[in-house]
Amino acid sequence: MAGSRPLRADAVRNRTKILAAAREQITRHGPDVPMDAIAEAAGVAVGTLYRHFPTKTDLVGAVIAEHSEIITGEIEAAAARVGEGSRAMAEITRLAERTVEASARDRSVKAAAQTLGAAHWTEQQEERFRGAMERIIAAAVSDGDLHPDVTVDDFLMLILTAPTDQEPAVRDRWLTLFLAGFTVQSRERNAGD
Amino acid sequence: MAGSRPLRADAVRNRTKILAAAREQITRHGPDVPMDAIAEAAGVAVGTLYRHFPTKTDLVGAVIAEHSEIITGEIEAAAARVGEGSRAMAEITRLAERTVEASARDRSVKAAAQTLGAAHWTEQQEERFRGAMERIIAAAVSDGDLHPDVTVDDFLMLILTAPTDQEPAVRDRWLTLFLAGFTVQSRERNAGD
Amino acid sequence: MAGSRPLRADAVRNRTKILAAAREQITRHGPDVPMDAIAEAAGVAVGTLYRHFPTKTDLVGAVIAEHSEIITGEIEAAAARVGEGSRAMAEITRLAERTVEASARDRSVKAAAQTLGAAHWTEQQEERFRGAMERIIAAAVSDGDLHPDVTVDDFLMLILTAPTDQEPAVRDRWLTLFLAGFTVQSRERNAGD
Amino acid sequence: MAGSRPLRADAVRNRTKILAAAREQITRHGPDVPMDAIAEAAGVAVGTLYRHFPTKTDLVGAVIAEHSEIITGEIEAAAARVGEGSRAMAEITRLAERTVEASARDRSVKAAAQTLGAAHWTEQQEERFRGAMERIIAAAVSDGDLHPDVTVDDFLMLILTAPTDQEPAVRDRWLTLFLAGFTVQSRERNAGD
DNA sequence: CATGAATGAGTGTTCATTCAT
DNA sequence: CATGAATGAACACTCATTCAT
Repeated sequence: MAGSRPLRADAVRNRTKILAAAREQITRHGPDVPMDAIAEAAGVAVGTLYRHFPTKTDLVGAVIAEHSEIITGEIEAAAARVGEGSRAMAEITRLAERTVEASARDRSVKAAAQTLGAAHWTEQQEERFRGAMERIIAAAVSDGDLHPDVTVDDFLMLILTAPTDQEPAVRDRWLTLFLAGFTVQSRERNAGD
Repeated sequence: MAGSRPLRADAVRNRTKILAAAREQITRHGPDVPMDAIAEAAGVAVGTLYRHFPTKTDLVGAVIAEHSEIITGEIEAAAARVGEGSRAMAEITRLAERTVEASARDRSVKAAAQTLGAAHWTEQQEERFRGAMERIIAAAVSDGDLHPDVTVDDFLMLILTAPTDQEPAVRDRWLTLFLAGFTVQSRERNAGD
Repeated sequence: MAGSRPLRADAVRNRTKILAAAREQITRHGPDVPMDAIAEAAGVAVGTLYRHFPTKTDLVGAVIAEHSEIITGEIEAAAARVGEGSRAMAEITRLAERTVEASARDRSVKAAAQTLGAAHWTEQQEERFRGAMERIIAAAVSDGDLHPDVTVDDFLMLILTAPTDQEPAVRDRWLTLFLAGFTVQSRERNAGD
Repeated sequence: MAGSRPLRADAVRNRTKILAAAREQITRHGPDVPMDAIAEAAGVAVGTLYRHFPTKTDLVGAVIAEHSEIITGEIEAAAARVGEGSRAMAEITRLAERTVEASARDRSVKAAAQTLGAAHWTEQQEERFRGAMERIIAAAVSDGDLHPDVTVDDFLMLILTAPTDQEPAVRDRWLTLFLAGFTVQSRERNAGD
């Protein structure tokens, strides 16, 4: 049940090293790190980078994919816990915290992705992400903990706009403000005019 | 006692043309527009760019400064209106909308600033911004429309994290969610655990 | 007294596949096709290419050799037919047509050979080529169909300079003009001065 | 009545140096000389090459254009001489000799042009070339020195297929054979079968 | 003071060749 | 003996910045 090709042991090792180096270099030096720098950090020649990832965009995309995979996994796990009786709203809050945390760690990678036009999610991942998230949201709404208008896209927005380049305290404050909207939505918007 | 140097009329004209061209080119083609492209769009030679702005970073910084100046001006105007009796919360809402709108228009410029490490605000501007905003916030709190914990930094966060690269509808939804936190803050945060 | 080494059946098969793939790839994509592309087209790994042909130049040389072998074979056949009574001049004309035709088909391979400095003929081939051609020429001259000054090198020149990258009609016109010189040579050359 | 832009004195000097260096380097080292090598030979930085010629193809094209210009000029001069009474066929012969000679000198440049897909003639040049050549041909035909079927394209073919990479003696022999076709065309083609 | 030609280090990417598996 | 991963020197081209005109 393995992938399409077995892939040699050393090739796998290199792929891992490259991804790690890419993540680290992009994080440390921003979206414009030369491929040469990533190669050197990975301890391989540039050609090897290009054998594994035909394009810089592809490499950055792969790093992003790893990141997205972790987030997707966590959401699925949360959905499972909700299915077993955990309170949905608590899971949402925790999810938001962890997700923002993870995004903060990889903020430069996201910047690189934006610069290069690499996709953040594969279609498959988005599907899994949406499925799990919908179940959690439905549960929280039926618990009366979540405003019924809240959608998966709102959560996606949360992930994408979190101030990942700020201090933890700032991020936390941001989360507090944003999550408030998930419970009560300002009925007074535009009201004062 | 005017500016440090008289600055000839045509020099002023050039400066203005350059700033306008820079804003337009960066907006149209992203943060990586060559200086040559900006020069051509401005109808001057590159050398002239470098006479006015010693560095690309300086030029982008100046463009950002213009943008920030407009925002700062609007906030000061809103503060003045509040002083004259306008309801503070309504001003905050309108301010948020206009600010996000303006940021959306200049999002590429912000990206350029980030890429180049140019500052978003001068100290002076931040001071004026904070002063005016504090007055508005205080009024809204005393009106009972705003949660007493809300600070100027919260508003700054709003400006900086708005999803400026999304469709207007998305930005609007985002604003609704975020502004909710300004009124009621989730007391239940972490409660479900 | 067979070849220097028995050469296993599958090795022969590989060699053939490689040569075919090389010819096709070079023809299709020009002289600069990567070795990898040839390897893939041949259904083998690059390493196998290098086992059979230590250098790209060697591979291209081998393809050219095949081509030259066909031409050499045709000339020998024509010489044989002349020996059996066929009119020599008719054979020369037909030979010219077929040779130019064949060269047109493999023009990219010739270009590749030039680019890489690969030889067009082996010494052995040239010897066979010259021998047969001399017999045909001698016959045509003694028939009174061919100008007595015509040499094997003239025919070689015909092969090498034919406009192989042009349309068939152009090639045909070219052949007509060039073959005229084989019969009558401009006595007036320089005469008008 | 100068060109569209005056172009600074030093820029003109550089353009000339670059063209000369390009011609020499391509001749010496073949069509694949790196731009860096040409730059170094010209005593300028690569950037300067690209300021004058946006593309390697453009540079090679410019070298070719110079070459074509010389040939075009010679043909026009010959046409003028014919108009003044010089015998047309003699001019054709001399033209063929000089043209092939010139092509031989710049053979590598032609190869480079082919490799890069650069055009050999500008439309304007081709028009001038064709006009002048037609006049010469018409005169030679009416003199009874040239076969009436000969066209400008035949002469173009002569230029393009001359064995420019061969020794002078070979080129001369080639020319003799080819020009024969201009006078008498083999009526016997295919006759012997 | 403006011009725009020149600079040259740097970028992503390719590809002939080698060699561990 | 085949495989295909790894190598690394090249290459065409870009662009912020400098400086002669």
